[in-house]
Amino acid sequence: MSVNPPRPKGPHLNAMRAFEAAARLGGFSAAAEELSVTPGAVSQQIRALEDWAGAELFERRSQGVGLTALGREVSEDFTSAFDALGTALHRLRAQAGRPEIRIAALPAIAQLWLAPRLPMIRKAVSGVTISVTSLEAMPNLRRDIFDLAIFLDTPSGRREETVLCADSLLPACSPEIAARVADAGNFDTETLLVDTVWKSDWQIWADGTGYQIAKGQKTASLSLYSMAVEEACAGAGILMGHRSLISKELSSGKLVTPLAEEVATERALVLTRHPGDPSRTLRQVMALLTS
Amino acid sequence: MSVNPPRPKGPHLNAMRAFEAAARLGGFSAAAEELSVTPGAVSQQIRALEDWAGAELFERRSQGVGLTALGREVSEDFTSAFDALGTALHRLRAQAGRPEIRIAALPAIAQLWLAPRLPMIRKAVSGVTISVTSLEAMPNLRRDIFDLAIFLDTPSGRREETVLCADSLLPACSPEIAARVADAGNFDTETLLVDTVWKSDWQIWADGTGYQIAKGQKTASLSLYSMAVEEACAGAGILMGHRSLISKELSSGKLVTPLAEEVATERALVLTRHPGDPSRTLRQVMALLTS
DNA sequence: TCACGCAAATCAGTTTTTCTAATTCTTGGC
DNA sequence: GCCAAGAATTAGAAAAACTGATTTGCGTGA
Repeated sequence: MSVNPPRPKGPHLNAMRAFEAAARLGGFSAAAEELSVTPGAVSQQIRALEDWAGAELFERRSQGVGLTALGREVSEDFTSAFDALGTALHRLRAQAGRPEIRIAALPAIAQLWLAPRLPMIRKAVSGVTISVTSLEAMPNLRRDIFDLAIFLDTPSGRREETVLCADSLLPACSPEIAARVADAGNFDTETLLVDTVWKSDWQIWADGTGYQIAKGQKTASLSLYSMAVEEACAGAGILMGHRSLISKELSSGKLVTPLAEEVATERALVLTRHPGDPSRTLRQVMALLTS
Repeated sequence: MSVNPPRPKGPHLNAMRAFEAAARLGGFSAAAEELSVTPGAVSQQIRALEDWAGAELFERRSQGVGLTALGREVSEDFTSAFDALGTALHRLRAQAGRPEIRIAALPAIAQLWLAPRLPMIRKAVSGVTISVTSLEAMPNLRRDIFDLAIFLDTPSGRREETVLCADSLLPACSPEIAARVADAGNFDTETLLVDTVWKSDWQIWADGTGYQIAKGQKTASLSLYSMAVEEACAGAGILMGHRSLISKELSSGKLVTPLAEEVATERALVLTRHPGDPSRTLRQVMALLTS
C-alpha cells in the first residue's frame, strides 16, 4: 500500500476499438480493413488490451481467431458503446451546420448508376456538398461517417435500407458481336469480359441458364466494372452485365443482349442510411435517389 | 467527384474524450485534471474536434469556457457513450478473473480511516489483491477504473453511495496543551495546526461556535492531514480534528478536546461504488467497510 | 507428400499523435 | 493599475500507433 501510486490508467481507446471491430467482424484482418490499418496493428492493440485485462479475449487458431468466453461476454458491451459514440459523432456533424452529404458506393455503382443522377441531386440541394467515396466493401455506417451507402447486397429488410432496384445478370455486347453470336449459335469463339471483383458472374449465369462455358473460352479481365462496360461497347467482347448498372447502355442500343436468358439474383442495389433520424436534406436526397 | 478519395476519417477518440470531460466538468483545466494531462493538451484536442466538425463547441470567455448551443446539444450523447465504454471496461476487468479491488481515497482517509481496517479486509478476502490509491479529489468512477472511492463529501443519496459516518469538527490536542488551555480559558497563545487542503476548517468551526480566532494567532501548516494528527499527538499545537478521522486517537486518549464545542458539517465519509452490479467480492468488502 | 495459402504473431524502425513546458492573451476582481 | 485565473499558442519531446518484412502454424489441394 504505497502512499501515492500513480493513478491507474485504463487501456487505450484505440485498443478497445480494435477489439470491438475484431470481435464483431470475426477476425483481425477484417478489423484491420475496417479501421484502415494493417492486421499487425490490430494484433498489437488487442494484445495490449488482453495484457491490461490479464486474460485472453481471443483464441488464436491456425486460420483465424475465435472469441473466448470472456471475449464473447464483453464484446456486445463494447459494440453498443462504440455505436453510441458513432451516433454522437453523426449528430455532431449534422448539427454543426456544414451542409454535406457523404455517399459511399461500389466503384461500379458510383460511376454507372450514381454519376448520371448526381447533377439532378446537386441542383435540387444546391448549397449542400455532395461527396462520393468509392469503396470495395460496404462500410459500417455506425462507425465511418457516411450518410448513405449504395451497394449490391441481399436486402435485409431493416428500416434504414431501401431497395433501389433488383439486380439480374444478362450477357451484353455490341450489336456486331451479337450478330456474330446469332450466326454461330453460341459464344464459344468470343472473348468474355470478366470483372475481377465479380469473377464468378459468368459462372452464376451459366448455372442459372444451363449454358456451358467452353474449356478454351477466351476471357479478358478488367479490375473496374465501368471499364468492362466501355470495352463491351467498343466491341472487345461479351460482358456479363448487371441490369441495374447497364440499363442506360441497353436502352440507348450501345449494348444489346446476344442471348435472351436473364438470371435474377437474390441481391439488389440497396441504399442504406445511418440508423437514427435523418436530416431534411438527407431525406430529400434519398427521395431523389429512390425515384 | 474524384474516383478514389481517401476514406474520410472521424476525429480521434481522445479528442472526443477530451471534449466530453471538458463539457461535463465545465472547463479545460478540470478536464485536464481528470484525464491526467495538462490543460494545453485538452485545448489542442478540443480544437482538433472543432476543426473536424467545422464549428465551435465552446465559447471562449476570459475566465473559463462555456458550451455553445451545439456543444450543449451533443455533450450528453458523448457522456453516455463514454459511460457505456467505462461500464464495458469495468465488466471486462470484473470478468477477467484477476481478483482485485481498487480503492481510491483521500490521503487522510486512506491513512487514518482505511489503513486500520485493511488487515481485517485482506484476511476476509484473501487471494484478492486490495490496492489503495490516494487522490486529492474524487475520481469519476465511470471513467477511472476504481471499484470503490471513499471521500469526504455531501451525501447525494444515490444508490451507489453509502454513508460510512457523519463528519464533525472539534479541536484536538495533547493532554498537556489541553491543560494549558483550560488554565488560560482560551487558546490564543497556542499554535493552531492547519491542513493546507482543509485550510478553512478552523474558520468553519469558529463560525459555528462563535469563537474568535485572534489576529496574531500562531499557526503551522501541514500538507498532509495525517502528519498534522501526529504533530498534534506530539504536542505541537491544536488540530482542528475531523471526528471521523481521529476517533482512534480520541478513544486512546492520545488526543483530547480542549474545548467541548463540536460543529457538525453537512459532509460525511461517503463510500461510493461503480454504478452497475457489484461482484460478490466487492459486496463483501463493502459490508466489511460499512460495519 | 509437399508446396501453397491464409491468418495471425513478431519485431525493428518510422510516422503520427499526444503531451509538456514555456509564454502570451484576455479579463474580472482587488 | 496590478494580479490571478483560465485558456491559446508554440516548439520540441515523449509516447503511441503503424508499417513492412519475416515467421509460425495449420489446413488444403495438386
